[in-house]
Amino acid sequence: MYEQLAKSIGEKVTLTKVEFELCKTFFIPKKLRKKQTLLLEGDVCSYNAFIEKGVLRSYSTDDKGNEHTMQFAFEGWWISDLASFLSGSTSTYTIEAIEDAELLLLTYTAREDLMNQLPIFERYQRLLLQNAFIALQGRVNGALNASAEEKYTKLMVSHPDIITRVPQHIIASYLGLTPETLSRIRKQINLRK
Amino acid sequence: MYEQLAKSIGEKVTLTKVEFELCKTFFIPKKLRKKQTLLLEGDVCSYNAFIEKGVLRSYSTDDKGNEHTMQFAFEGWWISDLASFLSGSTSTYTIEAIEDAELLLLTYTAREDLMNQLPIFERYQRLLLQNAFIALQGRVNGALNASAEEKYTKLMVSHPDIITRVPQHIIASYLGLTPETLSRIRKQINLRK
DNA sequence: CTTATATCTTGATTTAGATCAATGTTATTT
DNA sequence: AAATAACATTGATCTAAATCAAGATATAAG
Repeated sequence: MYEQLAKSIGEKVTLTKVEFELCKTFFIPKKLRKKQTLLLEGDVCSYNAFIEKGVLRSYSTDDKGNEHTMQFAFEGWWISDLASFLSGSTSTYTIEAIEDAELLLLTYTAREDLMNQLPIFERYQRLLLQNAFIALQGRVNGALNASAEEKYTKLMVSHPDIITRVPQHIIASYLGLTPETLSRIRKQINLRK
Repeated sequence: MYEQLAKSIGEKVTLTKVEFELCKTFFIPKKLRKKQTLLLEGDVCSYNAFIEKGVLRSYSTDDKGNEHTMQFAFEGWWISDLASFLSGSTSTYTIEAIEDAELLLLTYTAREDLMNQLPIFERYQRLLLQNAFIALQGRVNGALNASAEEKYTKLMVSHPDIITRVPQHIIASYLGLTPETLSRIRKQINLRK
């Protein structure tokens, strides 16, 4: 149950076996079926969720009822609405399982305690954030400056797993495209090769 | 010279006077004239820069020669190309002063040493990153899902300082708009009120 | 003060992608 | 195995913003 977590932490910092055992005690395991939610728009985000198995996404819904996917999370990734989680404010996102999933949840206080008892965990969190920040900068750049086709081909290269495991209309909502446009782009790409 | 830094750190964590004096020794002061650069596209980003005074921006240039502003930094903010700074890879960004500026620079090793000698500084960095990450998520959302006018009015509300201190065509490049479009939007808004 | 350079505005035209509207295709559920 | 719901494709039309092209202001420099 904690294999992915051990792997993720091990890629960033070094923990002794004892430290990792301590670490595990702060998490709450949870299973989610496809389409079930971890967070509903309007609620406060109470957890930082680590994905041991499955795929989740966070999305908001605009006034026209269109969904906008902010983030995907696969095995070994974290998902949360940090703004709501950190400030206790109401979330504008829903977090939902795209596939059946196994999660490890950290509450706000568990996270604080863990960082205080195990400073190396704070370093792990900082390193995660650094990478997430860099990745998000790339996304801003693509969102502002790339054509629909460029956005899709970039995603194919950087995250082929998203293409294979996520329904097309949800990928469209992640790229800021309509499902129709994404369908046409895929057709174009296939015709050319 | 270190007023803004003291303020920024003080807003996130608590440092003793002695600790802050230690902290100061890790930084290299530097002044920049308007239009001068801290980093040139193609070089490695050697510094994390803290702004004591002035305004900077980071931008990339595409194949058509169009500039795309990734970030602005005012007094009390940090600017860098984290991807290049952390990995030592070549940067795709130029960092340039929009106004005459006074900076405090941290090299990679100075930053590492400072975090190791003063763990509270690592916490400060993590808290900064959390906020930057949340702000960047908001920007992704706007970039993908807002109209040109919405992007501009949101920016007016959240960062009025950008509107007053940054030339319009650079704001356009930050919002992913052409200068012409931004000019017309401003005209529209003025006509309506 | 005057030339040069940077910045902003306005108009005409084009275009990428959205919207509207069906139809086709896969998955789930009963 | 039907029935239902979820997902994907295709076509026709529309529209927000880009592009192209000139001028108009403003700022800086000699």
